[in-house]
Amino acid sequence: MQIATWNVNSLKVRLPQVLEWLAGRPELTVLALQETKLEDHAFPKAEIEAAGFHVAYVGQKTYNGVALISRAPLLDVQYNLPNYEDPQKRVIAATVDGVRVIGAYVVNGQALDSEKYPYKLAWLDALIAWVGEQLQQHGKLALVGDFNIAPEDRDVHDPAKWAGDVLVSPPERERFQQLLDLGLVDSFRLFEQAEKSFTWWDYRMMGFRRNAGLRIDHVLLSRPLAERCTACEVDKEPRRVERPSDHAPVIATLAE
DNA sequence: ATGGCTTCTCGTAGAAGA
Repeated sequence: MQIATWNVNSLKVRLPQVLEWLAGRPELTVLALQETKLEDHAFPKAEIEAAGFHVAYVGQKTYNGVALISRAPLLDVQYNLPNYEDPQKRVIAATVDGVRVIGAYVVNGQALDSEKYPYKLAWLDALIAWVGEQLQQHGKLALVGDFNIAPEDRDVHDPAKWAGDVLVSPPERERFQQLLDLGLVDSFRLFEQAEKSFTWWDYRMMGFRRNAGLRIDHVLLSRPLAERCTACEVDKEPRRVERPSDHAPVIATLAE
């Protein structure tokens, strides 16, 4: 089984890239998307199903929007956080091959002095509480998505430059740690990885070419799944193509 | 250097992303 996450920064623009990427990865079971930026009536359900996938989605215009694309049926689909009233569409969950897969697009926060920052922290608190409940019901659980948190300085191309900024602030990192404390494992760090491994690179200033990036997209696994995890990789190829998303996909492989 | 790119909108400039 393989579980992946990819912030596509507009599915309208990136759908051909997503379908091509999936076609090249026949072993992939389920892909969580973030920033689809599409209302449900405009979601390309027919195209994705015609390509042979199951799909679930919840979105809005311009911002946010999440989806799950799967080769196995999506059961017990949950839309949005049940414990946080929020017009923004940031969470979708389903059970896939017996695994509870939660796809999340965590609030960016914009800046520490922005009103979006306390929203980010409160939203994360609700996520932590809900995922804790989900873990009691589902031993096999994967929390994946764009967390908008670089957990450690090694996940940041230039920690000094980012110090005191959103995505690396201690309150955000504490909440990431609280997710781990629920019993989740950052699958990427189960394995030896190249130094300066990132999942997002700024469109500006040739960020990708300079590898000026952050590792903010994650696949967190409950312990029973972490024990089965044999690999976790960032696929940088989709970041090299014409008109790419600014994020690359992250893929975790689980042995049967 | 408070920018730099890319996306979106009851659009053609401004907001937001990270």
